[in-house]
Amino acid sequence: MLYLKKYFTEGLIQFTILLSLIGVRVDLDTYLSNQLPPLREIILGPSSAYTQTQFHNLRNTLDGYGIHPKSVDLDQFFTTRRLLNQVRQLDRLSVPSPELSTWLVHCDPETVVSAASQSSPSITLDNGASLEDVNNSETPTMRGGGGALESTYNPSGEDSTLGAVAPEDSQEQSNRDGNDDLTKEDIDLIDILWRQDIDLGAGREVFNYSSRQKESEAEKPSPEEERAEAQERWRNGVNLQEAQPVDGETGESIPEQIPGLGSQTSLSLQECLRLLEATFPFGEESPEFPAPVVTAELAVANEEAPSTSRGLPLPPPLPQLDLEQQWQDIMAIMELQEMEVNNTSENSFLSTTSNSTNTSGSTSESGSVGSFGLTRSSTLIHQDVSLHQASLPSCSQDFPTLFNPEMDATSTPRTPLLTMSSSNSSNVNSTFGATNLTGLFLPPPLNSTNNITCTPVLPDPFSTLLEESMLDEISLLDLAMEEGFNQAQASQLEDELDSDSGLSLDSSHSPASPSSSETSCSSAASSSSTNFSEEGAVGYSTDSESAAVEPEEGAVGGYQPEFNKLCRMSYQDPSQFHGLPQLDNVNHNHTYNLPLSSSFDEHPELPIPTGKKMGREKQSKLKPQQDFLDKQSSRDERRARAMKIPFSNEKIINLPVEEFNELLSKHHLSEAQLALVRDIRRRGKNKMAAQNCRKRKLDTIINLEQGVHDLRRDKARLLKEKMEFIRSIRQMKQKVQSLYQEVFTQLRNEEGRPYPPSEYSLQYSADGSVLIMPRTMTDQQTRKPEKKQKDKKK
DNA sequence: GTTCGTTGTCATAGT
DNA sequence: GCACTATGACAACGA
Repeated sequence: MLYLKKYFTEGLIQFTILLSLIGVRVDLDTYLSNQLPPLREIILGPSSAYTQTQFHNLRNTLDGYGIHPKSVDLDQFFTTRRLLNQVRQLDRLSVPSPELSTWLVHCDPETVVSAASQSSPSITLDNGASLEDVNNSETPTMRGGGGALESTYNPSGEDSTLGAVAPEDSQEQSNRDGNDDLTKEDIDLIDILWRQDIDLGAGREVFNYSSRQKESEAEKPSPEEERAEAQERWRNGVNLQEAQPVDGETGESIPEQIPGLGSQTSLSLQECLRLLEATFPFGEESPEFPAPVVTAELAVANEEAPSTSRGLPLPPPLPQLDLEQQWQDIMAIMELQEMEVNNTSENSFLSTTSNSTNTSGSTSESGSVGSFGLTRSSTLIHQDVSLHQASLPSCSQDFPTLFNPEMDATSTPRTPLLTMSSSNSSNVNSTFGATNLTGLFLPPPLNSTNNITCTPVLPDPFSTLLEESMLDEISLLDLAMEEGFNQAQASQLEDELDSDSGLSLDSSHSPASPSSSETSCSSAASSSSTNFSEEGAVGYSTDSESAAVEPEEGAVGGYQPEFNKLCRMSYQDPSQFHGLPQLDNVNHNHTYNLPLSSSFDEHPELPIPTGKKMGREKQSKLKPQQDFLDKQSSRDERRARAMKIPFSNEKIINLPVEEFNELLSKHHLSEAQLALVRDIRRRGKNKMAAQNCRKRKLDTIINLEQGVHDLRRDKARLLKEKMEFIRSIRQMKQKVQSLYQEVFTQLRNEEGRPYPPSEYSLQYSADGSVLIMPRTMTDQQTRKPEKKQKDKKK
């Protein structure tokens, strides 16, 4: 299989290069990425979408957040995941530019553009013309080139299954652009390639893009009918033998449609490369071609994928997957923190992508995908995006320029991301595999300015804590630098900062509980479904049987356990609780909330069927059910059931007093039953009260923590302002001193000589005038106040 | 078996 | 005085 893959890969590439060189227009890259995912997979390896481990990893990292499947946070969650995929796509830098240029080497018989003029757009693209230029260009060649760039650079259309929707619009557009010019030979050639794909064992089930293909077919007019028929044949897998002669050994179809190409296909790839390099001098240090990247990636291709590419600039799959894996790990770590920032980052992100994409106004993914080949070499738009996202946890330490917005704005057009990809891709395994990438993104603790620039994008609570700590550290450092603050004072201040609060912020989050959400949600649920919430109670229907009360009576048990769970999950404010692992175990849902079989609770007055009416089998079946009911019921429920109380506990607890008394008067109950009913009501109300009390207690604690946190931030801010003032005062003193020296040196006595500084000095009078006085007089003047002060002290 | 968090319950004070 | 709420304390329960 490996041999077949190698054979097919090289053959396909040679075939395409030769077709391009002889003038047959085959935008194979579009097929490679859009029409034929299997081809791309055969060449580049299985995509992450079809890789089980990737899938599980994705599920683990993303779903590990614990979002309930019914939670309304899913919208935000999927938005996050889509944005994450956008960011992840930015790391796929390993597609080399020579490959792009290779697909562009063809003569367009329709546009009648010279080879130079054809290559120039690609060069311009590769060189990184502004995105606006590219976007505004509407020439077919340019659009086709853009499609080639998109599809070639992005070997992972699998992201569409990972949540990031592939830029189908732009791709289809590019496909149409590329396919409209296809001749019958080209179509047959593609058909051959498809059959080869099938023959090579790529199962049709892994393709599964027929729907997209059908869509594209539906959009395409009749000229594509023939190719559609070929595709249909390919899908149905029939008439393969009839359509093409098959190699007896390998089962591959023999492309007889292109006579004379059989000998050319034996042309070595090195020769093709040489030919391409003669056309486009990659190796030269030209501003138009990113030579270091090309060489690096070629080296990578030679080192790590010799069997498949042999110097052809195919991206090495394994490092890429590693890099992607690392990205996913990082993103998993960032996941919680990112949920909050999404609202802001998404806007900026989408705005940037919408500005930077030409054909993907609706799909932001295509922006990050499609224009990446442009971004990598020129603009920083997507780099900003990646920086914005990637710098969420912190700034990079090992790559200070990589995720540094300041450096980002002032760095050279060669993006650091690309530099990382090119220069480190050769040893990407050793670099990213052995080390924890998360450490790369953790900031150095005292990396003052850069960290400050990064902190605004950090989400709470991490950002605030980090900001605060950095403020403290900065303040202490500045303190130590300032005059009047020695190291001891700085340490003293540090102690103050550390000990000013009896509460530890880190530990103070632990008692946080969504009980408020619990109560509020249950309140909402009850108020929407019950008449009793108007009573003033929170409507927290207490017991499990609340899930099944008489519907005609208002369904006191609007507090359904499932809804309760949903409420809990959805109400959790990520900005407040996310990123706090201490809260993971807060959402306990104990058994009193579990659902109960509604048959009895809806009609508790119905007597439990006795053994006389039921067979032994039914009894044996019912017994575990009753045991289960008993286990799930509260004690009061069991008591009420035992005492045959003819109404539900919810009514007992939540009915207003008047209605409750009326209910009691309707039913003639014994004293024991009345006592039990009143106890149930008392306990139920007390239970709600206890829950409310605990909720308030937690809210109070949280508010206090927040207050402490705010106070500490204010203190740090004030301290920082103080040191800034001290610094400015010192600077003013220095200025005054320098001015003093300047003025003093320019003063001359009657003889035209300068005053000796040891004997004279300048004195400032109260009216603003400056006098030069002998130091003896000034000393006497200064001694007099001292004496006066001493006298006052005495 | 112990620890810890959650929940229910009781007693009591306050409204 | 009654109904209700608030809260501390305790026990049961489950992870």
